[in-house]
Amino acid sequence: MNIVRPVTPRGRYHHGDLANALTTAATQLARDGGPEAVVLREAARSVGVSATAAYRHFAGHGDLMHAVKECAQGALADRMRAELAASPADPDPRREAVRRLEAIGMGYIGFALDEPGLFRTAFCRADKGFEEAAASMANSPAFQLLGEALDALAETGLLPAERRPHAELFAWSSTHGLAMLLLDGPLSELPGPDRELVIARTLQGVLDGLIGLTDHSGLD
Amino acid sequence: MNIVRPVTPRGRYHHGDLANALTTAATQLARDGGPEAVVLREAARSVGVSATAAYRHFAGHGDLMHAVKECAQGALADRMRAELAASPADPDPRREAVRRLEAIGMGYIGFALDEPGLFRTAFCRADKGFEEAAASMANSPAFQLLGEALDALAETGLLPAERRPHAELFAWSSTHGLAMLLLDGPLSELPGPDRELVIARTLQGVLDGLIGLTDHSGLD
DNA sequence: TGTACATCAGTGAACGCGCGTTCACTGATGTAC
DNA sequence: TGTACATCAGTGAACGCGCGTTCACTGATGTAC
Repeated sequence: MNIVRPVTPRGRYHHGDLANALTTAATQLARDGGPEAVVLREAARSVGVSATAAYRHFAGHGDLMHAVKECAQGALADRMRAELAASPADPDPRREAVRRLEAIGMGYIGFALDEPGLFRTAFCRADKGFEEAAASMANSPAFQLLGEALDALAETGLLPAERRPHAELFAWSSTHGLAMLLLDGPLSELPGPDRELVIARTLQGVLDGLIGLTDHSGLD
Repeated sequence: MNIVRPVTPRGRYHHGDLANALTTAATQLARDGGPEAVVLREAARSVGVSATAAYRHFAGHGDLMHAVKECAQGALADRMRAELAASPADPDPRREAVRRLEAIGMGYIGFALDEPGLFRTAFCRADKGFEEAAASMANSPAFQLLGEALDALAETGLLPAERRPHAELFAWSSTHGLAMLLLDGPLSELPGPDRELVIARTLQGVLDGLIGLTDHSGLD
């Protein structure tokens, strides 16, 4: 799994794509053990290269970590998109907007549960310059996906215009918090069925919090 | 600040209350630098005792960490209770239930913002046996405070009985997620006023998610 | 087309760090007689 | 009340660990002439 190629194609001294190989290896470490497991020397080892070689491609550990974090954030966004594509679009615009929001939320939670190591890494504070990164998360693909879904919801009128501002933050907070509590908090040992229920209940609460009422005429 | 006493009262060899002194010192480390800053040797140093002495009172670093974590969780609950006591009770039961819920949420968020190191420590996974601890968080004072507030809300009828189950998890998830995003996420660099707004908007969303509608006759 | 040479991308040995933890110990305390 | 002695609560030196990082280096590559 960690071995990228047994023998590199071009002469085995120059790797050819070491930056990517290291990022991939380090991301695998994060997948298996979370952000703390991302160790520069270990990544180099698993690629079959000296630790020093990494310094040709990364400024240091923090820089490698940053690359891994971006990978993890990308994987999260991929999962959300996949979940979005997994169910067919609904012809009714309102139901479609709701479906999108639910799919996005389920993708987020699903990723956290299936890839806890990567999920934690995506939100860790161990990388170089994580403060600017945190601020720029508002421009991340995952966040934009959410913004678009909320726009769609607003267009149908389900989300009143005056509640549109900051709506992504409420939706994100709730979903993110649920993921955290499922991973590290009191929900971590919940049996499967209960877990499903809690997730459904919470995502329903998010939707209610957005649109204001539980029952909407013609919905469901 | 870290120096507990220049000379201990009882002969300077036997400390007398070393376990507490170490916990206090270690908690101060957590306050200043988060869970990563909790270093057994440093705590011993700041108490003025050899690192080895700690092993008379704690099984090891993980055990000390655990004590610190309990302190941090206690401080969070204290803050929530303080916020609860800061505004007067409302004679109207429905408004009172809402006030309690808001105070609890504000206390939670306020603690996260004022004591980020302790807040992170309260939810870190670095202590000994954190898995059982995570599960038992459902019995923590903070969680019970929330449960009581939701019971009160349910009694007034504002929270329909069929939505009472798992309601604390939705409320907690949302508030917790907001705190996380404020500390480490895209909201970390938000200017003060915007921050207030986002917080208000999100807590309002939580309430709406719980009770289903925005406007309730006679409320406000 | 061949060759000189700058540059690029690796190597391996070594360092310092600060931690958690163990060890054999010693000074202080308090209890049995 | 005094004393012997078990126990308790500290000490200081030392270890091993594995990391990130630096250093002086060398083998491979590709370009100018």
